Amino acid sequence: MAATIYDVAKLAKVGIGTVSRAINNSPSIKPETKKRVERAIKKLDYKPHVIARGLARKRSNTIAAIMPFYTGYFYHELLRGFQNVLSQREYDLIFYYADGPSSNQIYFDRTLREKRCDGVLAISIDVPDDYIEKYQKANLPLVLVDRDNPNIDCILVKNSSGAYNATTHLIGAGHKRIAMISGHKNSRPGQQRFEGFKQALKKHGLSFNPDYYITADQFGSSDELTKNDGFNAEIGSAAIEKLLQLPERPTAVFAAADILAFGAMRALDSAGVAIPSEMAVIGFDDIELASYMSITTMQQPMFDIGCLAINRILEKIEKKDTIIRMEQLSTKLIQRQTT
Amino acid sequence: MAATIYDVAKLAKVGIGTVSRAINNSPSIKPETKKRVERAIKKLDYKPHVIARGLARKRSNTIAAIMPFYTGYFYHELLRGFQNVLSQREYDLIFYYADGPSSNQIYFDRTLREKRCDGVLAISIDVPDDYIEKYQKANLPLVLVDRDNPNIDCILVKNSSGAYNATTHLIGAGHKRIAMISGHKNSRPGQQRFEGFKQALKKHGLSFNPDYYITADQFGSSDELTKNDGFNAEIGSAAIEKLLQLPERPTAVFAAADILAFGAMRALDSAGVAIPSEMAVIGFDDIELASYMSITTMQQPMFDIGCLAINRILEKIEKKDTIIRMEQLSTKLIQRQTT
DNA sequence: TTGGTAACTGGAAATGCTTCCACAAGATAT
DNA sequence: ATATCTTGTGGAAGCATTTCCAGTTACCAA
Repeated sequence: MAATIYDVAKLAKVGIGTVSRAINNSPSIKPETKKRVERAIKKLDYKPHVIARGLARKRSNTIAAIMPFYTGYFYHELLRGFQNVLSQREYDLIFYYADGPSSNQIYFDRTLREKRCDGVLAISIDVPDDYIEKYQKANLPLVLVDRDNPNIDCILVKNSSGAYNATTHLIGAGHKRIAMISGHKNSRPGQQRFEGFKQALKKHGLSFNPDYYITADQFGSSDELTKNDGFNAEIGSAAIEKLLQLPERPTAVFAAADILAFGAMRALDSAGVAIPSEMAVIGFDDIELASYMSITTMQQPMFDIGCLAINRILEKIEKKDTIIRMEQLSTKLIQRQTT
Repeated sequence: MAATIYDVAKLAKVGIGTVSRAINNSPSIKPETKKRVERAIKKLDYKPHVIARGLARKRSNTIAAIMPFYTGYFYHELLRGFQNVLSQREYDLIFYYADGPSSNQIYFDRTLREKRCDGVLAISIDVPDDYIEKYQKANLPLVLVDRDNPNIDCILVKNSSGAYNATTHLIGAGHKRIAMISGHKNSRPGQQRFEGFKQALKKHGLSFNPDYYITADQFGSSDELTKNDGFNAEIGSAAIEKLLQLPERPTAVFAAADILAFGAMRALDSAGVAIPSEMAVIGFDDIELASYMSITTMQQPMFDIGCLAINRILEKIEKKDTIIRMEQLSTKLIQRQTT
């Protein structure tokens, strides 16, 4: 059986309270007593039982992340960011795979009621307003990542200005007929990117042509076409096919995600349309695939977002910071071969 | 404050033991009493405090996964497998990002001593023998995924036979001069795939030419070249450059990972070598990129591996099964455009 | 000496469960 | 009517900590 605080106390000939003070470096302990306790700890190879500690402290030192697991690189970098901060703190990360609204709800309830975690990160998923309220009532810190909501802390990229810059980049290259491809219309990031797209057109005196705005909901509802909220390669391809049938083709496409851009490029290749000379393509995200395929794109600083998100939630947990804050990071244009 | 078992007991006018029996569906409780308790639970919106429960049961209902986070799809599917099983059981998944031998050790120690989890999954990392022993002594179930070790449970793909089949596929297409590209020599899966490769050559009366076996350690030691144990696109490209300089070029390449195959294809493209007519390429893993790039490959059934791994560790935790077992799954040839 | 204070220390109580033991009530056998 | 099971039930003890309160020392000033 593993040693407990009592064993340490007995060996060091002190009370259990003193052992506790030693391991939690409390200021009110004599340095030599602390030394003695530490020797006993080493001798017994004692390590505090985190669960018992959690019960006594009413804190679990655990953060829950509820997230889907779409594209690799995006989340890879995000997790690297999490771990980068977490590894120096005594916190663990519990991981819930968000598989759609109903499974999300299960996890919202679970985190709210089981008291297993001290804070929750909701990543790339929409949290319904009633749950936001529940989190607030339960006093359980919640931080949104890659989504925004005025009633709660969020950390995300400047979708609108990123899209604005992407579009401006195309306009700067001389394009006048620019299309946009996006996932489902109800995706918040998609909407925000669409806003930025329209603003850029307007700003440069180009009119918005509804035929040049293709979203996933304009197609079927097969699994292939609806997965990832319509942000997938199939939709990218389907969108291009539609655009190529237009009497007056666009000369450039802004894809609201790299994976859409990739699908678009595949369709352009099979149609024999040269990239970028006949059709320029710009993506969004900078996933691994984008660098492999040399896609020009707007990069999201996922690693930084990961660090910020964890730091923010730790602040809320440890400093009981109740201010609601939204942090927005800028995207960066990564110019490659498709524009 | 959230309701406790005492509140429920009071409302239902029963003892706390009875409430406990109700929530743990013990057989020794009268159905009508159980009903009454359940009504009280619903009324109070009571949910057991998992940490307190963990302390009392000496079980945390948590599984720790220690894993690197290389390629997206591979781990995506694995996690889907985990979650697929876990979602129907009341277990949580804690997640440790393995960032190299020293960080791995930290997490081995942590899981061993903190009693935070009931079992550990070590994924795609080597566990030193002394730690294997420690896990056994501590009676903490450990299952290896994507690695093998005779002293502990492992779940992995038949690397050797997969490589054998991949090579046989190339031989069947008429190739006589077949090269193999792999990551670092000390990678176990790499070694096993090399074995399968050699066996296939031998079986079909082809001799093994050492010039046709390129591994990551034959190149520099920059970050780019050594990342992921040498299983990366840069090594794939470098290997092809080396092979193309040979007086007698191979006509086909077996890459020990899709990402190597991808790098190889990039180098072949820039050298103007046609695929597959001048050089056939086959990969291993079937990551997302492989389907995007139409790479012929040996598919690893990652989803199944994920399910099996969780099931195995739950068996060890719940049934105290101490038998050591290795489960090996077959790979499947996915024929695409590169052979 | 004595009194007062500051610096430490011991250990009971509390955390919210599970489990076990004792016991009550009812059913069955004698 | 009595003895013996069976089935449920209440609640104390235990899980391994933290925290708080009541001491105990040691030291210094009066």
